[in-house]
Amino acid sequence: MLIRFYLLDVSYEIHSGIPAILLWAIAEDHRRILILDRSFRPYFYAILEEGANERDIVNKIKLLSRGDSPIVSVEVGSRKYYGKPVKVLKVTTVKPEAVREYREAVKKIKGVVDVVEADIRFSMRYILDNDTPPCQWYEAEVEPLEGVSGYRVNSVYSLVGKLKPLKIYTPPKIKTLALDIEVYNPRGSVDPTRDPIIIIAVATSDGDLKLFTASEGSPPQDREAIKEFMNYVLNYDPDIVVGYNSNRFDLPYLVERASKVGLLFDIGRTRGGIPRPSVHGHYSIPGRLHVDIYDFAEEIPEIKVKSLDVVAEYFGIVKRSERTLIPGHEIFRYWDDKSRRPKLLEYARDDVISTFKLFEKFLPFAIQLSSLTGLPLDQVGAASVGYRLEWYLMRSAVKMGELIPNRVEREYEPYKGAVVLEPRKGIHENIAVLDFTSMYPNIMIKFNIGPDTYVNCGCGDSCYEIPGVNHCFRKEPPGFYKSVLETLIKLRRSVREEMKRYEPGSPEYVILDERQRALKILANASYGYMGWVGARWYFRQGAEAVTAVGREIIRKAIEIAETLGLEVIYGDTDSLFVSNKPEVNKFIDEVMKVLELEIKVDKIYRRVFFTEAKKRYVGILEDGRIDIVGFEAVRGDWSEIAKEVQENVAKIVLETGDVKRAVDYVRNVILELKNQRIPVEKLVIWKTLTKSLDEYEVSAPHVTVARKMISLGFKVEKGDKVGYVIVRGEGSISSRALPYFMVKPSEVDVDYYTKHQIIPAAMRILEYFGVSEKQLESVSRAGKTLFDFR
DNA sequence: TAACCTAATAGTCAA
DNA sequence: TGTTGACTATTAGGTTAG
Repeated sequence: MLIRFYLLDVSYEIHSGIPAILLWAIAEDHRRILILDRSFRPYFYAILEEGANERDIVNKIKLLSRGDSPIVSVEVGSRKYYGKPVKVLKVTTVKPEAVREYREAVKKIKGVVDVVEADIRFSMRYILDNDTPPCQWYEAEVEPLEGVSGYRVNSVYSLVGKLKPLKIYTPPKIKTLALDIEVYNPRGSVDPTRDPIIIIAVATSDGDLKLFTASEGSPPQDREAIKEFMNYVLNYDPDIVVGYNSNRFDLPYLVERASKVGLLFDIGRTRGGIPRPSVHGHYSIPGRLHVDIYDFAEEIPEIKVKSLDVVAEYFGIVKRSERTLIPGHEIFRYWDDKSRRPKLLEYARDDVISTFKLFEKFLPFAIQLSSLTGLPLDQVGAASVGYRLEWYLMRSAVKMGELIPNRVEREYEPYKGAVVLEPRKGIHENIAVLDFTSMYPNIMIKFNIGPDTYVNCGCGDSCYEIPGVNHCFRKEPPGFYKSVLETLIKLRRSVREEMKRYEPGSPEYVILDERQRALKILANASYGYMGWVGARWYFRQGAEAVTAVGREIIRKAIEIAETLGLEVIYGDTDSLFVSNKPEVNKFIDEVMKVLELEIKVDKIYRRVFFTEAKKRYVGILEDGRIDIVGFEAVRGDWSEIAKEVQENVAKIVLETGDVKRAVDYVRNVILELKNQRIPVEKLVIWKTLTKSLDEYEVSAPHVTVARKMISLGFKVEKGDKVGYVIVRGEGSISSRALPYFMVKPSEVDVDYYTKHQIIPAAMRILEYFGVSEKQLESVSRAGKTLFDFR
């Protein structure tokens, strides 16, 4: 029978010694189905030396066959390796684990140059070979499998033919369950072998909202709550389970906690299959997709502190001022105090609603990323930018008959990057910012840059010579990177074309918009990927060539601008700031003609201000908005008050030119600070712990604070943001830094915040106008009133 | 011993 | 677990004036 279905996930199991691919899907009629494909076998390639005796090597390989996973075939074939045609032997066995052993043995055979594609997970191998990424509709011939037990699905089938992709963009109705747990934490940090779960909050795509709570006791008893929750999950049977930071916390905690109270946390679609750690730091539930929204939040640089409430507010889901918030370390108190317990329940409910709504925001993009990269929806979020692109490249390679290079350990070699021009300091009126569109990907295409096109220089007209570095690339035929990038651009263009057929805001429009965005993100990651030592297609000379061409292009563009009488104020990598005169249009045309690259006006400043520093400027845009770049005001590691002061100073100076007013404003803030009128929250400084605590060589404030927090029983680890406030006292700044939630207004070191936060932030801009630090701090003399310095 | 200098460490942002 | 360039604060350890 022929069925149509939406593919959710691909996994595999071994059934009586033979691998079975499991295709988890939603059928057109909404049944949850599982399709088994028992015909697929693991394999790898041996690349043969030129002129090697194939027969001889085939026989030698066959002789290696042993045990319960014999070598079932050795086939001679042709592939390309870095663009060059090669003879390969495709060595097929039975069990995926056997690939590694055979690889080592085959590598040693004389006449075998290398062994490739032995390091690809079996289920991903299936997706690559059959071109069947998840999050797409397919049609396939299947046969019902009767009497198969052990799977919690409506029907199990056996695949007869191949999967045929369908051109349907809209996903089916997917059942989603969001969860959020609260743990009893009287000791600060929590431990599943000791601390019970007090609330499990659940929200589903069918609008159900439920709280499972622990029973009374000291400590509270959570066995029944966990059991009820498990039953709820099995009964609701979600396709997707969503959490916030659930890879690192909720899911592992639930599993361990359940086991501690004597329950098997069996909530998957295979019986007895409990959630377990998987690739890319992801925690997987058999047969369901577990999506951690935190992974997506992490990619938004605008959000500095990534707590759920802040992220939800950023996306306009729920304002922090309009929801219940409870400090994490006080959760147990809210539980113990019955009068405050309803607040805690409200808090958990708000969290799970935010989690669910954030998931709805991210889902369309995640779906597109999954169908492009082939990574299942639950892994695609956890995978880094480099791995996402790599899976796209691997899919492309298979389609092109290119062998996938091995992942190898390499030594890191630095190379020169982009140029940044010395800014002309001061205020400039009416400035246009011109940007080359997708400069690096376009350079890679234009100069056919890649490992497979790299040639010795001195090849004349047949190759491109890269200026400044001794690298050359042949012009024809197009290399791997060029082919892939051109495909990405072509696909994106066609998606954008198709978007025009739909009403903005319609489901189809949103889907296509997310797809074009995913395509752009993949293309833009290509240069960084090529320069990443961990990449399969790593090529330092290529990355070096790309930046070299970039530098040359900017140099030439400056020349063109100056010839046309346009003053260049500043430039960074692929942008130029020039006076916004009619000649700008001529400049754009000339750049296109001479450099054959597109350049566009990105923004226009009515007024823009530079100090002598690079990568820092502030301007007023055409619509009157203040745009701050690079300065403290847009950094996450400065106190809110310093950022606010700097932004307002910039605003006053740019809008009115009234420096005196700006000075008065700063003095007033300093006065308010001294009078304890600035709330402590505005004084918190957040910094990331970028390594584990014992790796630090100096005791920076956030490091000492992290140590203090740990000794108080909190859990602080690598990757966490630590918020601290500097208090009065003796000694170094570090020794006077305290966790922000422990600081009373009276303890704040007002002097530190004046001298090291507010004044430096304000001076960054005011210095240029001849203001001295003394002018700003003169108020500090013995707490006089406002009138004493006016 | 306080004041001052400098290299190294660390974090974050621009592109 | 995508790249290099750039800026800045703080620590840690020294030197120097007095």
